Amino acid sequence: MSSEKTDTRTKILEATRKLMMENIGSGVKMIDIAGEAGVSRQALYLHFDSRSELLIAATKHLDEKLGVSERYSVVDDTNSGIDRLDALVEFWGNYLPHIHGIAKALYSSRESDEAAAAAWKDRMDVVKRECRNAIIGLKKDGLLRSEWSQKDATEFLWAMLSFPNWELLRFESGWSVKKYVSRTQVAAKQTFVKEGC
Amino acid sequence: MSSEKTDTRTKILEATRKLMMENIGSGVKMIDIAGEAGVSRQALYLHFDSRSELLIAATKHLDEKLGVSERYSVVDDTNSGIDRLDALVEFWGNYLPHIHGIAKALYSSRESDEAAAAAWKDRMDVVKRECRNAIIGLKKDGLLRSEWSQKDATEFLWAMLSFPNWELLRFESGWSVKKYVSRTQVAAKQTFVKEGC
DNA sequence: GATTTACTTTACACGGTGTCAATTGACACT
DNA sequence: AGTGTCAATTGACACCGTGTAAAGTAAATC
Repeated sequence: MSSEKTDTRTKILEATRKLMMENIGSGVKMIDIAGEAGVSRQALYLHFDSRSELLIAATKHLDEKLGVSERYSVVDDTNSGIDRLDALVEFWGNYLPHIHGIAKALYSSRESDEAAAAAWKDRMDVVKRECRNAIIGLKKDGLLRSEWSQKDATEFLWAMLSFPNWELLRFESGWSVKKYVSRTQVAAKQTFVKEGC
Repeated sequence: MSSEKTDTRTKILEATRKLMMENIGSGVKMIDIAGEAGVSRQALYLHFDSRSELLIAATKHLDEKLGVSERYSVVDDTNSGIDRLDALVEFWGNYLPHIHGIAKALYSSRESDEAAAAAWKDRMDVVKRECRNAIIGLKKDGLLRSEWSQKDATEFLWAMLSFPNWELLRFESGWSVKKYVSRTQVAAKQTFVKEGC
């Protein structure tokens, strides 16, 4: 049982990640991935049933590589609702660039592929849960604005943090990651947090 | 010069609109459109160079049919910045359902097609301009929060009103149009408008 | 030495877009 | 009637990318 984690499957996943990040998800073909991995196109189908299966596997692989759960602890280690909200936005804003390409590919495939749609939904549900936790934190502190129900606030925050929204600000409007984080933090607080007089 | 506006081109555009709205943009093929228009698939290419050309033309055609510019006057007829912001959100929230299918198709094609991307950008620039006007209105009234520059506020508002954002709230979270409008109005005002003590 | 495992090579089916050439039918002009 | 032309039809085909299938090869394992 050697530490041979450079097996073909891993090489394919790495190639997928690399190409997806370089080309920001769009137009990456199976044959390109095979080429990058130094393997035949058919070998891809020995390891993954379909393009979207590969995409999904690559997403998981990337998460593991990045150590998402550890990174996420900064959000869970907060004390107040406001801190949690800030930490969530900061985590998310800094995390998205690392998964941009592969996320975009998954997001696009979603339309035409049920498996991709399900995988995307899974990921987004995780984010939504964290939005809910942040809003619950605010509510516990008595700081959630009276205009917002917990549910509505969760869903609206979730939309604010959505992938297309981030992409729009980041690339159409040319915002830096730092700017995205700080502006979104400000907006989220202004929207959801009660204002002291 | 009879009022024969039921020429083939128009029939094709109408068929496109109908199918796109029914199937919410995805999976509508050229052959389906041809069938719906009662015309051969090849006839489509006599009138439009490509699928995305057809999409773009259908978008314009739909705008004319809906009389967008007239409908929009309600926004321009406002006096205060806040009213303008509210009116913009309301207009947009009620307008999007009418163009949902065709907008989605255009939005999706955007990834792989330059012409579609340009057409989409055109439309979005119009929205952005209106966001800018609303923010300028606020600023003139001295009500734009000091945390926001005019540019940043414009871009963030634009993102709040983006198509994917609307789609997310409307269909993933199941919000009604009315709810989308009222919640977005609230959020936009809380985010951008100075709060009286 | 035989079998198994992982991968390669070649070939092909399928679906959807876009192209091309030959044909038809209706209308207009003289 | 004859000619031209315009709009649309028919049928065939090329191109691309995904996914399938079958036969072959080379190294590892028993």
